[in-house]
Amino acid sequence: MPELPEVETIRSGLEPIVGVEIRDCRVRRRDVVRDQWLDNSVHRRGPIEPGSLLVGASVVRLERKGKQLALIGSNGRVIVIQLGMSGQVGLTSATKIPNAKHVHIVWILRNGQRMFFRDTRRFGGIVLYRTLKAHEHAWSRLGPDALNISTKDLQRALSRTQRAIKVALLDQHLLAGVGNIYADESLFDAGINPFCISDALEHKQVVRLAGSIRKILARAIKARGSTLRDYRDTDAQPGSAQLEHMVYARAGQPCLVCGTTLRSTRMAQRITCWCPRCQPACTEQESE
DNA sequence: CGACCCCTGCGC
DNA sequence: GCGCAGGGGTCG
Repeated sequence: MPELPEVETIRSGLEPIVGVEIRDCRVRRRDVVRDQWLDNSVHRRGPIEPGSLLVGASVVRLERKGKQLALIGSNGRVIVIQLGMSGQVGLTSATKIPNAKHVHIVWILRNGQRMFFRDTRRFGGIVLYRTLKAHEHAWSRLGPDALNISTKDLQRALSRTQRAIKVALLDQHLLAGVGNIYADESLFDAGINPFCISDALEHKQVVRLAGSIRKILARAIKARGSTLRDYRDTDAQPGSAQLEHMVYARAGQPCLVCGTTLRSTRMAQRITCWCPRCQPACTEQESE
Protein backbone atom coordinates (compact mmCIF):
# COMPACT_ATOMS: atom_id res chain seq x y z
CA MET A 1 0.00 0.00 0.00
CA PRO A 2 2.08 2.81 1.24
CA GLU A 3 4.42 4.61 -1.06
CA LEU A 4 6.66 7.53 -0.25
CA PRO A 5 3.91 10.07 0.60
CA GLU A 6 2.18 7.70 2.99
CA VAL A 7 5.43 6.74 4.70
CA GLU A 8 6.43 10.40 5.00
CA THR A 9 3.06 11.18 6.59
CA ILE A 10 3.65 8.42 9.10
CA ARG A 11 7.18 9.64 9.76
CA SER A 12 5.98 13.10 10.64
CA GLY A 13 3.18 11.63 12.74
CA LEU A 14 5.73 9.79 14.86
CA GLU A 15 7.68 12.95 15.79
CA PRO A 16 6.03 13.04 19.24
CA ILE A 17 7.86 9.86 20.28
CA VAL A 18 11.32 11.32 19.69
CA GLY A 19 13.16 11.52 23.00
CA VAL A 20 10.53 9.56 24.94
CA GLU A 21 11.86 6.50 26.76
CA ILE A 22 10.51 3.17 25.59
CA ARG A 23 9.50 1.15 28.64
CA ASP A 24 8.53 -2.13 27.01
CA CYS A 25 7.81 -3.85 23.74
CA ARG A 26 5.57 -6.80 23.06
CA VAL A 27 6.04 -8.88 19.96
CA ARG A 28 2.90 -10.86 19.29
CA ARG A 29 4.06 -12.34 16.02
CA ARG A 30 7.73 -13.13 15.98
CA ASP A 31 7.81 -13.77 12.26
CA VAL A 32 7.25 -10.12 11.31
CA VAL A 33 10.60 -9.29 12.92
CA ARG A 34 13.89 -9.80 11.08
CA ASP A 35 16.71 -9.57 13.57
CA GLN A 36 20.13 -8.89 12.07
CA TRP A 37 23.01 -9.92 14.32
CA LEU A 38 26.52 -8.49 14.39
CA ASP A 39 27.70 -11.25 12.08
CA ASN A 40 25.03 -10.07 9.60
CA SER A 41 22.99 -13.26 9.97
CA VAL A 42 19.24 -12.60 10.00
CA HIS A 43 16.92 -14.39 12.39
CA ARG A 44 13.16 -14.71 12.06
CA ARG A 45 12.69 -16.84 15.17
CA GLY A 46 14.15 -17.11 18.61
CA PRO A 47 14.47 -14.60 21.41
CA ILE A 48 15.03 -10.91 20.70
CA GLU A 49 17.18 -8.72 22.94
CA PRO A 50 14.91 -6.02 24.36
CA GLY A 51 17.53 -3.40 23.50
CA SER A 52 17.20 -4.24 19.82
CA LEU A 53 13.56 -3.22 20.10
CA LEU A 54 14.79 0.01 21.79
CA VAL A 55 13.42 -1.04 25.19
CA GLY A 56 15.15 1.10 27.82
CA ALA A 57 16.25 3.52 25.13
CA SER A 58 14.51 6.16 23.06
CA VAL A 59 14.25 7.22 19.45
CA VAL A 60 16.69 10.04 18.76
CA ARG A 61 15.81 10.48 15.11
CA LEU A 62 13.26 9.36 12.52
CA GLU A 63 14.49 8.86 8.99
CA ARG A 64 12.78 7.90 5.79
CA LYS A 65 14.30 6.68 2.57
CA GLY A 66 11.91 5.72 -0.18
CA LYS A 67 9.16 3.69 1.42
CA GLN A 68 11.19 2.68 4.45
CA LEU A 69 11.15 4.26 7.87
CA ALA A 70 14.04 4.06 10.35
CA LEU A 71 13.87 4.66 14.09
CA ILE A 72 17.39 5.54 15.23
CA GLY A 73 17.82 4.47 18.85
CA SER A 74 19.72 6.26 21.60
CA ASN A 75 21.42 2.90 22.27
CA GLY A 76 22.91 2.69 18.79
CA ARG A 77 20.35 0.21 17.53
CA VAL A 78 18.09 0.88 14.56
CA ILE A 79 14.59 -0.36 13.75
CA VAL A 80 13.53 -0.18 10.13
CA ILE A 81 9.82 -0.47 9.42
CA GLN A 82 8.64 -1.74 6.05
CA LEU A 83 4.91 -1.47 5.57
CA GLY A 84 4.41 -3.83 2.65
CA MET A 85 0.92 -3.62 1.22
CA SER A 86 -1.21 -3.32 4.34
CA GLY A 87 1.15 -2.18 7.08
CA GLN A 88 0.17 0.58 9.50
CA VAL A 89 1.97 2.35 12.32
CA GLY A 90 -0.26 3.86 14.97
CA LEU A 91 0.23 6.04 18.00
CA THR A 92 -2.39 6.10 20.74
CA SER A 93 -2.74 7.23 24.31
CA ALA A 94 -5.37 4.57 24.96
CA THR A 95 -4.24 1.59 27.04
CA LYS A 96 -6.32 -0.68 24.85
CA ILE A 97 -5.39 -0.45 21.19
CA PRO A 98 -8.49 0.00 19.09
CA ASN A 99 -9.02 -2.56 16.33
CA ALA A 100 -6.33 -4.82 17.76
CA LYS A 101 -6.64 -7.54 15.15
CA HIS A 102 -3.41 -7.97 13.20
CA VAL A 103 -1.48 -5.77 15.62
CA HIS A 104 1.81 -7.65 15.75
CA ILE A 105 4.08 -5.36 17.76
CA VAL A 106 3.35 -2.84 20.54
CA TRP A 107 5.83 -0.42 22.10
CA ILE A 108 4.88 1.07 25.45
CA LEU A 109 6.35 4.51 26.07
CA ARG A 110 7.23 6.13 29.39
CA ASN A 111 4.56 8.78 28.84
CA GLY A 112 1.86 6.14 28.57
CA GLN A 113 1.55 6.29 24.81
CA ARG A 114 1.60 3.18 22.72
CA MET A 115 3.08 2.82 19.28
CA PHE A 116 2.03 -0.22 17.34
CA PHE A 117 2.62 -2.02 14.06
CA ARG A 118 -0.39 -3.59 12.38
CA ASP A 119 -0.27 -5.51 9.13
CA THR A 120 -3.15 -7.60 7.87
CA ARG A 121 -1.37 -9.28 5.01
CA ARG A 122 2.01 -9.47 6.72
CA PHE A 123 3.97 -8.52 3.62
CA GLY A 124 5.57 -5.89 5.81
CA GLY A 125 7.60 -6.18 8.98
CA ILE A 126 10.45 -4.66 10.92
CA VAL A 127 14.17 -5.18 10.61
CA LEU A 128 16.45 -4.79 13.63
CA TYR A 129 20.02 -3.59 13.07
CA ARG A 130 22.69 -3.85 15.77
CA THR A 131 24.61 -0.84 14.46
CA LEU A 132 23.97 2.37 12.61
CA LYS A 133 26.52 1.20 10.08
CA ALA A 134 24.63 -2.00 9.28
CA HIS A 135 21.46 0.02 8.76
CA GLU A 136 23.23 2.55 6.55
CA HIS A 137 24.75 -0.23 4.53
CA ALA A 138 21.32 -1.71 3.89
CA TRP A 139 19.95 1.66 2.83
CA SER A 140 22.89 2.32 0.55
CA ARG A 141 21.49 -0.34 -1.74
CA LEU A 142 18.38 1.74 -2.37
CA GLY A 143 18.35 4.26 -5.19
CA PRO A 144 18.15 7.99 -4.44
CA ASP A 145 15.03 9.18 -2.63
CA ALA A 146 12.35 10.21 -5.10
CA LEU A 147 10.97 13.21 -3.20
CA ASN A 148 13.63 15.68 -4.27
CA ILE A 149 15.02 13.76 -7.20
CA SER A 150 17.17 15.86 -9.49
CA THR A 151 17.15 15.51 -13.25
CA LYS A 152 20.75 14.40 -13.09
CA ASP A 153 20.11 11.63 -10.55
CA LEU A 154 17.03 10.44 -12.41
CA GLN A 155 18.98 10.42 -15.65
CA ARG A 156 21.70 8.35 -14.01
CA ALA A 157 19.17 5.86 -12.63
CA LEU A 158 17.27 5.48 -15.89
CA SER A 159 20.41 5.09 -17.97
CA ARG A 160 21.12 1.88 -16.07
CA THR A 161 18.25 -0.10 -17.57
CA GLN A 162 16.56 -0.85 -20.85
CA ARG A 163 13.32 -1.89 -19.22
CA ALA A 164 10.10 0.03 -19.74
CA ILE A 165 10.04 3.29 -17.79
CA LYS A 166 7.05 2.14 -15.71
CA VAL A 167 8.91 -0.98 -14.60
CA ALA A 168 12.07 1.01 -13.88
CA LEU A 169 10.22 3.51 -11.68
CA LEU A 170 9.03 0.64 -9.49
CA ASP A 171 12.57 -0.67 -8.96
CA GLN A 172 13.64 0.64 -5.54
CA HIS A 173 17.30 0.00 -6.36
CA LEU A 174 17.07 2.61 -9.12
CA LEU A 175 14.80 5.15 -7.42
CA ALA A 176 13.40 4.82 -3.92
CA GLY A 177 9.84 5.69 -3.00
CA VAL A 178 7.72 5.48 -6.13
CA GLY A 179 5.19 2.64 -6.24
CA ASN A 180 2.37 1.68 -8.54
CA ILE A 181 0.07 4.65 -7.93
CA TYR A 182 2.62 7.44 -8.15
CA ALA A 183 4.47 5.83 -11.05
CA ASP A 184 1.32 5.97 -13.18
CA GLU A 185 0.43 9.45 -11.93
CA SER A 186 3.93 10.82 -12.56
CA LEU A 187 4.11 9.35 -16.07
CA PHE A 188 0.74 10.86 -16.91
CA ASP A 189 1.78 14.22 -15.53
CA ALA A 190 4.96 14.11 -17.62
CA GLY A 191 3.11 12.93 -20.72
CA ILE A 192 5.32 9.86 -21.03
CA ASN A 193 4.05 6.49 -22.21
CA PRO A 194 4.74 3.72 -19.66
CA PHE A 195 6.24 1.48 -22.37
CA CYS A 196 8.99 3.94 -23.32
CA ILE A 197 12.42 2.44 -22.82
CA SER A 198 14.15 4.02 -19.82
CA ASP A 199 17.60 4.61 -21.24
CA ALA A 200 16.14 5.90 -24.50
CA LEU A 201 14.15 8.77 -23.02
CA GLU A 202 15.01 12.15 -24.43
CA HIS A 203 16.70 14.57 -22.06
CA LYS A 204 13.65 16.81 -22.25
CA GLN A 205 11.47 13.93 -21.10
CA VAL A 206 13.74 13.15 -18.16
CA VAL A 207 13.64 16.79 -17.07
CA ARG A 208 9.88 16.72 -17.23
CA LEU A 209 9.57 13.37 -15.45
CA ALA A 210 11.82 14.44 -12.58
CA GLY A 211 9.65 17.53 -12.15
CA SER A 212 6.47 15.48 -12.26
CA ILE A 213 7.72 12.98 -9.69
CA ARG A 214 8.64 15.77 -7.28
CA LYS A 215 5.36 17.57 -7.83
CA ILE A 216 3.10 14.51 -7.58
CA LEU A 217 4.81 13.23 -4.43
CA ALA A 218 4.84 16.62 -2.72
CA ARG A 219 1.18 17.16 -3.52
CA ALA A 220 0.30 13.70 -2.16
CA ILE A 221 2.15 14.45 1.07
CA LYS A 222 0.10 17.63 1.44
CA ALA A 223 -3.02 15.48 1.10
CA ARG A 224 -1.56 13.08 3.72
CA GLY A 225 -1.31 10.17 1.30
CA SER A 226 -3.70 8.07 -0.75
CA THR A 227 -6.18 5.85 1.06
CA LEU A 228 -7.56 3.21 -1.26
CA ARG A 229 -8.36 0.72 1.43
CA ASP A 230 -5.94 0.12 4.28
CA TYR A 231 -3.75 3.16 4.59
CA ARG A 232 -4.15 5.25 7.74
CA ASP A 233 -1.84 7.78 9.36
CA THR A 234 -0.53 7.40 12.91
CA ASP A 235 -3.81 8.84 14.20
CA ALA A 236 -5.83 6.30 12.19
CA GLN A 237 -7.00 8.98 9.77
CA PRO A 238 -7.20 8.30 6.02
CA GLY A 239 -5.45 10.50 3.46
CA SER A 240 -7.16 12.24 0.54
CA ALA A 241 -4.58 12.13 -2.27
CA GLN A 242 -6.68 9.48 -4.05
CA LEU A 243 -9.09 12.29 -4.96
CA GLU A 244 -6.34 13.80 -7.12
CA HIS A 245 -5.53 10.67 -9.11
CA MET A 246 -5.75 11.27 -12.84
CA VAL A 247 -5.18 7.73 -14.15
CA TYR A 248 -4.60 5.23 -11.36
CA ALA A 249 -7.51 2.77 -11.16
CA ARG A 250 -9.40 4.73 -13.84
CA ALA A 251 -8.99 2.36 -16.80
CA GLY A 252 -11.96 2.54 -19.17
CA GLN A 253 -12.94 5.98 -17.91
CA PRO A 254 -12.35 9.19 -19.87
CA CYS A 255 -9.06 11.02 -19.44
CA LEU A 256 -9.69 14.05 -17.25
CA VAL A 257 -7.61 16.18 -19.62
CA CYS A 258 -8.62 15.07 -23.13
CA GLY A 259 -11.54 12.68 -22.70
CA THR A 260 -9.83 9.75 -24.42
CA THR A 261 -10.67 6.39 -22.83
CA LEU A 262 -7.86 5.41 -20.47
CA ARG A 263 -6.20 2.09 -21.10
CA SER A 264 -4.64 -0.44 -18.78
CA THR A 265 -2.37 -3.42 -18.98
CA ARG A 266 -0.16 -5.46 -16.70
CA MET A 267 3.50 -4.60 -16.43
CA ALA A 268 5.78 -6.38 -13.98
CA GLN A 269 2.74 -8.08 -12.41
CA ARG A 270 1.12 -4.73 -11.68
CA ILE A 271 -1.73 -2.91 -13.30
CA THR A 272 -0.68 0.12 -15.32
CA CYS A 273 -3.09 2.85 -16.45
CA TRP A 274 -2.38 5.53 -19.04
CA CYS A 275 -3.94 7.87 -21.56
CA PRO A 276 -3.02 6.87 -25.11
CA ARG A 277 -3.40 10.45 -26.29
CA CYS A 278 -1.69 12.41 -23.52
CA GLN A 279 1.05 9.76 -23.28
CA PRO A 280 1.89 8.86 -26.87
CA ALA A 281 4.13 5.89 -27.61
CA CYS A 282 7.83 6.77 -27.81
CA THR A 283 8.43 4.72 -30.95
CA GLU A 284 6.45 1.66 -32.04
CA GLN A 285 7.20 -0.33 -28.92
CA GLU A 286 3.77 0.03 -27.38
CA SER A 287 2.46 -3.50 -27.08
CA GLU A 288 -1.03 -4.84 -27.80
C1' DC B 1 15.97 -10.20 -16.00
C1' DG B 2 10.98 -12.11 -15.36
C1' DA B 3 8.13 -15.52 -12.77
C1' DC B 4 6.43 -16.68 -8.57
C1' DC B 5 5.49 -16.53 -3.82
C1' DC B 6 4.34 -14.55 0.63
C1' DC B 7 -0.97 -13.29 3.12
C1' DT B 8 -5.78 -11.60 4.23
C1' DG B 9 -9.98 -9.38 2.95
C1' DC B 10 -13.12 -7.42 -0.12
C1' DG B 11 -16.06 -6.77 -4.10
C1' DC B 12 -18.09 -8.93 -7.80
C1' DG C 1 -15.80 -18.81 -5.35
C1' DC C 2 -12.53 -15.96 -7.99
C1' DG C 3 -9.62 -12.31 -8.93
C1' DC C 4 -7.52 -8.56 -7.32
C1' DA C 5 -4.94 -5.19 -4.09
C1' DG C 6 -0.36 0.31 -2.39
C1' DG C 7 5.46 -4.33 -1.91
C1' DG C 8 9.40 -6.90 -2.23
C1' DG C 9 12.33 -11.10 -1.72
C1' DT C 10 14.03 -15.22 -3.95
C1' DC C 11 14.57 -18.30 -7.49
C1' DG C 12 16.06 -20.03 -11.99
